[in-house]
Amino acid sequence: MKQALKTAISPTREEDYAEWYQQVVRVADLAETSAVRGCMVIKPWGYSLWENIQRVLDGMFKATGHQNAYFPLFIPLSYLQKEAEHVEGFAKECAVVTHHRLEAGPDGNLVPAGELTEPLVVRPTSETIIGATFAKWVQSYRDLPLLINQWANVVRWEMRPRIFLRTTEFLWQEGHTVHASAQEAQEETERMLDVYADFAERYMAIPVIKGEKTDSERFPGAVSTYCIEAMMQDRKALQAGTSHFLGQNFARSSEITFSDVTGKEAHAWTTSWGVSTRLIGGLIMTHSDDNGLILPPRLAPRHVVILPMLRKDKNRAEILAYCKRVAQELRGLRYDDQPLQVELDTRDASGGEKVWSWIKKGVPLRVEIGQRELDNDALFVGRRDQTQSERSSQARAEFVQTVTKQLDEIQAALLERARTLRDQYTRRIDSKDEFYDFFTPQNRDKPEIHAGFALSHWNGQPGIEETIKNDLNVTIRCIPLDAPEEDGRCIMSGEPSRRRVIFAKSY
RNA sequence: CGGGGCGUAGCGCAGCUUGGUAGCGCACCUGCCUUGGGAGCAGGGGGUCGGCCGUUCAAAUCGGCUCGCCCCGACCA
Repeated sequence: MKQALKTAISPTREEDYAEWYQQVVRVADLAETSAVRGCMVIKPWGYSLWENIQRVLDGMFKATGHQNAYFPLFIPLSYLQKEAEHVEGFAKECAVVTHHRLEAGPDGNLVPAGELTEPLVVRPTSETIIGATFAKWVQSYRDLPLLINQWANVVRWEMRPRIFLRTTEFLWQEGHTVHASAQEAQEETERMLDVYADFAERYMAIPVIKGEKTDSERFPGAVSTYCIEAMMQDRKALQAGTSHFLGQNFARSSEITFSDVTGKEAHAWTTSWGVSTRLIGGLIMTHSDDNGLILPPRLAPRHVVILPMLRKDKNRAEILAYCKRVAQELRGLRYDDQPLQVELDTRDASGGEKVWSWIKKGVPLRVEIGQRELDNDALFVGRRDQTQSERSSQARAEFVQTVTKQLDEIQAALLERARTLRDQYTRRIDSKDEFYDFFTPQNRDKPEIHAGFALSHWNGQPGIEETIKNDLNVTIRCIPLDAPEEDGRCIMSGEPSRRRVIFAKSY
């Protein structure tokens, strides 16, 4: 008999966090790398997770008055150039289309031909082309606010891809809105940040900190950038979503103007905001353990998997019939306003093999059904947020009655667990020595699990940020919005400060 | 794009130092037997050893170039 593995994933998080992450992606069947550098294939299990994220967010966008539309993949080069800061920020990572045809070359291989008069940039983000379109749509204050979202793919030619976290092509949504006043645009920016934070906590079970970015981390072309920041299990920060107040910058470069109530022509105020497939990376790194993925029930493609434990010589048919009956009963239920998703795993594999495959894929509830359950009209239930030894027998009727409550409990437990971890590794630090000590790796040769978040005072000077980044590879993740003002002194300069900011290593 | 590491079957690896034409475990296929913590037995399929060029009678093995992946940076969602 094969020896039982200690953990399904090897190496463990502690042993090699980066490798563990890739293993989870692979064994959970979420995605794989492709023939194209930096681009991933999202497999059905991973894509259905994305579909659930889309469904929920899309509902939240609609509920806040937004409509979906779709804009071109290609952006004329001249559009991108219109906003100086914007082009500077993205120029280094643009894929550029220069030809529109292939012809056989002298050696028979195809070569690009038909050079374009103006190169097209594959969108890294769509502010410029959407701005040009909005300029035509907006004439009067009566056309405002204009609240649009698009689900799309974008391309950013990153130097260091990491599956889900930083791929060359990624899927996202980008909201783009136009308003008649700065205040309205500012309110929209904050509203959508709230939507993201709400989604992260209530659906992804990821506790996040809402904050504003410093100048050095601001979106190119924005007046101000807001973000939600989460702590991963290696205690690095992950920016999970951003919302930008663009002021009149893009309205000026795209000439989005309107006649106000008095008939006066004015530039509009715009916002943009987005989350991407990076969220899936964040989900993995927040909840998963050394046995694989753990999915929050509200986003899980399957809520319950039923695993028949069959013996050849005994009541196979009866056990299977019982399994089907349970599946049918469960499928009649609803969870979180959606049909409860139930999988009956009838694969011809051993019980252990089936159980572990679903553990690795992160399904919240596993129901094992064999002769004992059939005899007692019961189910043997395992929760993915608990260990295998914590499984328990439950009466069938009781399980059916309480399954949604059990899913809610798992959802809440995951959020609580993540919040506890984050709080445990968040420290208020008031001296430079302690700060440097905090962020200096314990094991210089292999720094994998990091220190966490430091809440410290900062004098607002970019020079200090840069020094800290150069010394420790630590940056200001955000200036928290909810933090109370307090008197303190910058840990580096000793100058007075009114507010703590979050320092951390980040993805 | 800089520094380091690694490319041998789907996954994980050995073989390379000392050249002789490829192996192991898991996975996969068939049969039997099994299925409640990742089963067993028997048989079987699958690799131009990342690619190109060179050295050689002969290259997974030696040399050069190149591509890709991973880690640490810089850049970034």
